[in-house]
Amino acid sequence: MTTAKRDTYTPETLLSVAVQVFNERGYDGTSMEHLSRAAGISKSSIYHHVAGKEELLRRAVSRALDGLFGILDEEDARVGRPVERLEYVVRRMVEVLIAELPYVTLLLRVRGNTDTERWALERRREFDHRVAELLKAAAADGDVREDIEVRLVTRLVFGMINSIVEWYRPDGRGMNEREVADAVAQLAFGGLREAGDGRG
Amino acid sequence: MTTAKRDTYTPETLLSVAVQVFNERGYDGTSMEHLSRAAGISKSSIYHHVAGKEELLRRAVSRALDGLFGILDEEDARVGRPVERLEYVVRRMVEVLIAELPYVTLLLRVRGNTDTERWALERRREFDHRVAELLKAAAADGDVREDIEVRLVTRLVFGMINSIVEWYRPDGRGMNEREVADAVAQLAFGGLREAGDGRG
DNA sequence: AGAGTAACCGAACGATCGGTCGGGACAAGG
DNA sequence: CCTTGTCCCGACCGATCGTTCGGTTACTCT
Repeated sequence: MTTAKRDTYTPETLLSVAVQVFNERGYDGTSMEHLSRAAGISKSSIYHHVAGKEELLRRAVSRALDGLFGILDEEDARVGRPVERLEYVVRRMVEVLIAELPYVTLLLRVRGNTDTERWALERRREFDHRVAELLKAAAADGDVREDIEVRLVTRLVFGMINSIVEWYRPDGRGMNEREVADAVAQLAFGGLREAGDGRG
Repeated sequence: MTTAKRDTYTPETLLSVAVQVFNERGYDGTSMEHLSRAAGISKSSIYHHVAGKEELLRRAVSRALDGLFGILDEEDARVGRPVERLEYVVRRMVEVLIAELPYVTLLLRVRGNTDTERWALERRREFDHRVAELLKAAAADGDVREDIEVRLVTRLVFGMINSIVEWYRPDGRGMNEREVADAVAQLAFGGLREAGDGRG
């Protein structure tokens, strides 16, 4: 087995440390000195594994974007009634978001100060647009309410899903991915008010 | 009238410029040089009006927090059935969020690197807690669904509301505060699926 | 006109930024 | 043994960070 070499960093293991610090302090608020302390190696040693700070960001957001766009390639997201494809995508978004939590967290916080950040924002908009089209198709079928604008609904549902990165923490006794996905889908499609009760 | 003096900066007018730049580049990503260029005065002149960068942040998040906590003091948020008080608070949150958009935007992006940021995070948690108690009371009355955990629902609804800062832009022909508030309330309480149609 | 002061400026401060460089420690292969 | 290449280090680079300071401009008041 060739993988059992030295106990040292790879670009991937270093990335996992860096992303964690990025999420705690913010990308701009994180210095290479902070990263070196968190990783336990010197600042200059980091440059042995990656080209620089921005490459770490690029690797992180790429991983997040690959996970999200991968959803759209899955069969249940491509065939069937739009409303059911939509619900599948929503559930899978929650699952991917939790599975790749730190990477997606970082993706959702980029502001657009560098080329890498602007590229990430562009890809995000592209993904949002793909899901919005799905919602529009479901509305055309009459399967989702049309009294609220499609773009607005898309943004609000995305807001609900994306907010997961602000509070979900995978600490054993908490809820798992599936449970969160169920709750999000139920709330998004079914609403908050007690079913059959009406407006008190 | 003593207010018509010179055409110059006050701490308030300087703040409005600073908050805009903070939101574009992120607080950590904004230098005093950036602020001076945006304000059209020299870097050192800024210190004539405010003590420093962090005071600008503190003034901004204070304004946002005052707006939000003010909602809880309004009569419709204090008396009546919890579910109706909750819906009122949700609508008012949207309105305040839009009325004080740049300030609330900045508040929602604070990470906790400085004392000011940690104080802002603490106040935010306090506000969230107050609204969560309202939701809990509504659930006790049987007015909102109880199959989803109260804490989880609170967070998801907050996520939906707070996401407004990510896309709402007050450009004349867009929707106004009331319309957005209606959409949020309808989606949060009524759900996405077509009413009376069920899950076909 | 002259005094007082609010508003502003350029230059510079020490500290820290992201990144570079030459070299040392260490394991693998001969 | 010695070479080779990976991994890491301290020292240092120019640039930029938030902030300070001495001094100038421009307006108000008497």
